[in-house]
Order: sequence, then structure tokens, then C-alpha cells
Amino acid sequence: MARPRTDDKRSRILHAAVKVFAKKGYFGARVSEIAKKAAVADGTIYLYFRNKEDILVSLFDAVMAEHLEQGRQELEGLHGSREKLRSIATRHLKLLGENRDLAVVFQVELRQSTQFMERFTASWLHDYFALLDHVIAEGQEDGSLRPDLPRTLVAKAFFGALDEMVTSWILSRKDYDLARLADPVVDLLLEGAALPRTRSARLALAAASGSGG
Amino acid sequence: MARPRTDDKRSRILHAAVKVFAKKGYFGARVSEIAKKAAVADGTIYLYFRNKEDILVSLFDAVMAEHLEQGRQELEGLHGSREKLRSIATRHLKLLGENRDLAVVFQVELRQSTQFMERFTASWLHDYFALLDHVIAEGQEDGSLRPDLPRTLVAKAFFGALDEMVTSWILSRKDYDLARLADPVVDLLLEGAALPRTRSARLALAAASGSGG
Amino acid sequence: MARPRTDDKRSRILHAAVKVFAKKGYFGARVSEIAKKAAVADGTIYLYFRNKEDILVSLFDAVMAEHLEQGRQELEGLHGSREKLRSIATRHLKLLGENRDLAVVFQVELRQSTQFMERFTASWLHDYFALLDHVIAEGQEDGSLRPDLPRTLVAKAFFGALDEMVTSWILSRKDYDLARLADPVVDLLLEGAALPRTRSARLALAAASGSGG
Amino acid sequence: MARPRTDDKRSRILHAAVKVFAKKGYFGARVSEIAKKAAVADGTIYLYFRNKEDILVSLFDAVMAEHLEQGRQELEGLHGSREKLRSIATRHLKLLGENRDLAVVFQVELRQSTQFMERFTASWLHDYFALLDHVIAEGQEDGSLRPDLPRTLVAKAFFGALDEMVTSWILSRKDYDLARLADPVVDLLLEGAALPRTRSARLALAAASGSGG
DNA sequence: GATGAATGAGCGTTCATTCAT
DNA sequence: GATGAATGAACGCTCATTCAT
Repeated sequence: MARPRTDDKRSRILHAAVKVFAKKGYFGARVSEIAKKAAVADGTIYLYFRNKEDILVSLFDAVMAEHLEQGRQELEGLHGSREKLRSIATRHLKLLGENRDLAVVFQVELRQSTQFMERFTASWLHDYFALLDHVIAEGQEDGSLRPDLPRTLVAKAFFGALDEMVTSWILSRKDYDLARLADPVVDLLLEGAALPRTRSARLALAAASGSGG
Repeated sequence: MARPRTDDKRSRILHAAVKVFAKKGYFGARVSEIAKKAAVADGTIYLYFRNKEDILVSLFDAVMAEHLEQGRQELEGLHGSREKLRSIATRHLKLLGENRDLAVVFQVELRQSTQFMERFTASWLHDYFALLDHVIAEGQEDGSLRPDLPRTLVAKAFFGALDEMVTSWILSRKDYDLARLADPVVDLLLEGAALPRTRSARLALAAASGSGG
Repeated sequence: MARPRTDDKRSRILHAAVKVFAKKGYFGARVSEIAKKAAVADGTIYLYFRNKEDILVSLFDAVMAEHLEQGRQELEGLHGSREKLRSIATRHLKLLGENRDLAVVFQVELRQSTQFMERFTASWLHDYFALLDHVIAEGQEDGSLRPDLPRTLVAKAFFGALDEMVTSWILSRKDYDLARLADPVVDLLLEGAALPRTRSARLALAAASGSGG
Repeated sequence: MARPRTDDKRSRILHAAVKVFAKKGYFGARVSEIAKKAAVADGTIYLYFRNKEDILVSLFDAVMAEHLEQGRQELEGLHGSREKLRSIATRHLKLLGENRDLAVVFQVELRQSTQFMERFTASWLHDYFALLDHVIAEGQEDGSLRPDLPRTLVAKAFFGALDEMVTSWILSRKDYDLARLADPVVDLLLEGAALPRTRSARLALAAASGSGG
């Protein structure tokens, strides 16, 4: 807010940090290297961030704040849990799929320790899960989603599936379009991996046994 | 290589390492602390492990080797992808749900850096995915699973969902029974989160348009 | 390369290093002890030197660079190999005779290992020998030195004799004036230890046998 | 004395030590490496030697004891300081010139620290210098050597010259015959590097001034 | 005597952070 | 605000030595 010209420096530091963290890992990253890449003095970093960890946390905060805000706005214009989940998945995979360094930081470096993980979860991830939860609740209420599955379980599975897509993408050397996986993942999560005729068969079986009984 | 007389010591070091890594994180863990907890001298560690990293890697290798072996054996006695996926999920959640420290190490510490992740993936996780892939392929061939979804995508989603169950469980303070989530997760992944009538409706629609075509 | 503001610190470290190396030996010397004696923090050492070995090498370089330069200048004003050798010997013994710690480092610590020795020889000692060689060559050409002795052999014997004077002086507890040995050593090397009449006798003998033949 | 069969082990350890010390230097040498090369267990070393340093010292003692004893015996059959110095020089250069590893240990490793040097000097080197001193004294008494030069100075110069021949030979990669340098070195030390006519001239001058006086 | 597994003291070096300028 | 020289705590690992077998 009240950080006019110099906000440029803060931003430069954050951008440099993404690159360095992605390349070296959080513990492997040197504050002096971030400073160098940001073209500021080592000491300057400490005018904008409390310490090394604060750089990582701030990075995460900045990205999540924007991502969540934009995500919520996009959801307002959509109807139906199906559409909304598709939107969330697409945005999730797009955000990270468009910036591999950022993805590395989010998938790997932020999970350095339970300490990080907890703060990470406590702040923004919690909001992200709340958003998912809300959409799922809506779906269960409007009859588009099964009400027999616990909402949080569905949310976790949804997040976990997306998360693994990103992780796999990072570790794979291939540079395929991550966002394209959004639709099939949502399809899988909504319709299931089982063949429909499984159900028909089961129903048929049930009918048969029912008629037989 | 260096496997001195007492395998007991090696084992004690590994058990101590799980605890220390879980509590302090890999980078925060001190080799001397592991030694102390294992009741051996600092130097003794290096009779059994090349270095600190080797402790972590060996830990992972040992657990995965046994887990995968037992998993494969159990699968041999089962029929149908549904049963097999249920077995895999249950074993996965049981393994980690029964040892929180081990779970922390697997969920958090092993993901310290892309370097770790890659080795991790390259060795055992690769095998784990291959196992999943195989079961899914079987299902697609015997007609129990949808053939239109890419196998790897299903495998990733399956793994990602389970993985997130574990991570959530670790970060949550509540000590619920993790393994109990196996069935609902498999159910979700197989049948989907959408209400069956969605399909009926679609089928009806398809039938209608089919009859009309 | 890294030459921060105060050359004073670098110099303080080098002076402290001479004392500590002389007292404890290179391997016995602790970097932290050098830092303490130089009144700088341990880490500061590494702003001025790459590592512990670099301190020793830099020390040697600094001393030799100055010593050789001054030596060459002094030689320019002198005439005759006899005078020049006397100058070299005097300066050699003076340099080390005036600073016992430095002498210890040069006589003992720099010879820690063939590795050190080779670097030592390759750089400055090579120049020193070249200087000696040059003076000896001059003497052989102007007829003041025997041409039948290989120059390098004379140079080595000259250096070796001086070197042993220093080593003996260090190991002896007596604090005699080392530089005073310069003249007798040069005298010995130039005139030989044998009594002149040895030659006369030999000449006589040769004459006798010659006349007899 | 009373170390029958096992003296073989002690000897094997010493031979292994020469090689390892020569290759790695005293501080770089690992006791376990010496043990391995000697084909004994690490602990066995400590049945024959007090500690690592004792191996080096014992090595030196053994070599020097034999060398000095044989040297003294050879001198008994010779007459004249010239012949005796030639014998000493030849034996000195032969001993080390025939075993480069041993030479490295004697020239470099034994000079690790003033502590070593002092012990080294105090024990055998002292005897070696006494031997030299004795031969030089004889020469001065029988009129073959100049009486105006301090005996110790001549002894040091003699030793220093030989010592430098060995050191140069070690550091040079060329494998010339070291012992062949004995004669020219003795010649240089006895007759001097200056041209004889220098003396003739001086004698002439002295004669002239003498006749004039 | 011989072994070699076990010990644990010891240290060079790094790097996040500070603060005088 | 900005700098970057200076700080000093912190730690993985080695290896000479011991001692139970």
C-alpha cells in the first residue's frame, strides 16, 4: 500500500526468489544469491523481509491471495458444481502449468517441513479447501453430487488428484500442457473410473437376484 | 556393502532417524541427535550409512521394498480391479496411518527437494505407479473400468487422492483411523462424486437421441 | 579477487598466521586461533583467503615477491659474481634471521608435503634458483668461477648450504646472528674447504708425474 | 631382539608405512591404509607401535641406525678426509637415490613440524653431524682442510648441499642417478666454485706483498 | 597375539543476519 | 533507504585409538 517506488525492489526480490528456490531448493538457496539476482544488496533483503523464511511465505501469500481472489470472482459467474469444479481445476493447473519455477516452489519447497506445511495449510490452503467444500456442498444440495460422500473427503481427493498432476508434470521432463488435464480429472472425479455398465450390470444383477428372491 | 556384525545397530539407527526426521525435518535433524537416540556413537552411523542423506534414502528403500513386496503378494490372491484397488488403498493408508512419524517422513521430508523427489520417484514410486497402472489396465481389459480414461491419469489421481488423505491426517491434530478412508476413496474414484441419476439422465438422453438418430 | 576495504585486516591475518603456523605447525594450527590472534571473526578469514592452505601460500607469495624484488634491485648495483653471491646469501640469512617465526614457517611448514613443496618450487623457488643460476653463469663467463662445474649443481649446493644454516639456527636454541654466517659460507663455497696447498701439492705431484712420464 | 616370528609383521608395517607416507604425506596417511597395505588388522599396528607418530619415528630410527653403522664401518677402511667425505656423500645419495619413497619420507615428511625436526635432529642427525665433524676435524689436523673455517659450518654446508641434491631430485620428475652427484659436490665443497687462478693471483699478490714486506 | 567394530573428540567452512556508514 | 563487510554459531564427517572377543 504505502510502499511506492521501492515496491519494485520487493517485487524483484520475490521474482528472484522463485527462481532461486526452484533451482536450489529452500535450504540450498543462498540469500546472497537471491539478492544478486534481484540486483540489490544482501542487507536490502532485510528491509523487505524479516528473514529467509519470510521470503518464501510472502511469496506464497502473494500468489495465493491473487489466485484465490480471481478464482472466487470467476466462480460467481458460473452455475452448477460441475462447471465450478472444472473452473477451479483449470485455474489450478493453469497457474502452475504456466510457470514451472513457481510450480516447483509450491509442490516441493513449500513442503520442506511440517512447520511450513502447517502454516501453509493454516492460511491459504485452508481457504482453498473451504472454497472447494462450499462448491461441493452446493452440488450436494442441488442434487448434482452424491450426498453420501463426506464433503471434506471429496475435497481432499479433488485437491490431491490435481496436486499429483502438477507434481508428476514437474518431475517429468516432458513439457506437456498441464491445464489440458483439468477436464479429464474432473470427469474422473465426477463420473468415476468404473464403467457405467458396471452399474447397469450390478443393477441387472440386483434385479435378477431381486426377482429371483 | 559395509554390513558389520550387528544388523541390530543399523536398525536402531533407522528407527531413531524416523523419529528425529519426523520431529525436526531432514535439514533440521542433527546426525548426532540420531546417534544419541539410537544409543550409538556419532561415528558408528557412518559404518552403516554413507552420509546423512543415505540414512533417509535407506529408510525409504527399506519401507518401500517391504511394502511393495507384501502388496504384490496380497494382490495375487485377489480378483477384479475393484478388489485390488481397495487392497492397495487400504495397505497404503494402513502403512502410514499406523506410524505417524513414518508418515511425516514420507509425506514431508522425502519431498525436500526436486533432487530427493526425483530419486524417490525414479526408484520405488515408479514401481508403485507401475503396479497401479497394471491393475487399472486389467480393469480396462476385463471391462470393469472405463477404457476412455488414460491409465496414467487414473493412477495419478488415485495416488494423489490417497496421498492427500495422508497429508491431511498428518497436519490435522485429530488421530482418526486413516485406513478407514480407503473404502470411501476407492468408491469415489470408481463411482465418481456425481449422483448416479446424472448418468441415468445422460443415458436416457443418449437413448432418446439414439432412437431419434 | 576479494579485496575488501581494509587491507589492514588481510595483513593482520597474515601476521597472526605466521605466529600460529610457527608455533603449532600448519596442520596443528587452528583457523579459529589465527582469527583470534588477528582479532577478527572466524568467517572474516574467508573474505580474504579461499581456505587455510591459501593463507600459507599467500604468506609465502607475499614474502617471496618482496624478497626477490629487493634482491634483484640490490644485485643491479653490484659487480662480480663474488659480490653478488655474498649479497644473496646475506639477504637470505637476514630475512629469516630477523624473524624466527617466519623462518620456521619457511623452513618447516612449507615443506609439509610434496604437494606444497612442488607448488613452492614451481613458483618462487624456481625464480630464486634462476637468479642464482644467472649469477653463476655470469661468473663462469667472466672467468671468476670454474666453468667445469654444472651451474645447477653449484646453485643447489649454494642454496642447500644456506638453507641448512637457517634450519640449524631454528633448531638450535641459541640466538646467534644468522646473517653473520653469510660471508664464511660464501667463502667456503667459493674457495673450498680444502687447504690451498692441497692444490699446490697436487700440481707438484702432477708436475712430478708429468716430468716422469 | 625378542620378537621372533612377528618381527615380520613389524617389518611389513614399516615397509607399508614408507609407501603410504611417501604417497600421502604424514598427515594425509591413514593408519588403516598402512594396515591394509601391510595386510594386518588396524589394531595390530598398535601392538608394534605406540601410535602413528611412532611409526614414522621408528622408520627413521631403523634406517638411520643401519646407515650410520655401515657408514662408520666403511670409514674405518679409508684414509684422508677427502676419501671419507666422498664416502659419506656417496652413501648418503645412494641410500635415498635408490628408494624414492624413502627419500620422500626423509626429505619431506620428517620435517612436518619443529617437533619432529627436533627429535629427528636430537637423535640420529646429531650423530650424523658428529661423524662429519670428526672427519673434518681430522682433515684440519692433518693439514688437508682449511683450519680457518668453523668445523660445524663446514659440516652444515656439506650436509645442506647433499640434502638439497636429494630434495631437488625428488621434486624433479627426471630419474637421474642421484649418487653420481657425490663426486662433483665433494669437489665443489673442497675446491670451491672459484677458479683456481683466483688463488694463484691472490698467492701471487701475497707473495709480492710478502717479498715487498 | 590378532582382530576390526566401535568410539567420540575435533575442526574447516558456510551463510543468515547485523549495523556502521 | 541502501549497502556490503563483518560476524560467529553451527555441524557433518573423519580417523586415530581402544578393547571385547
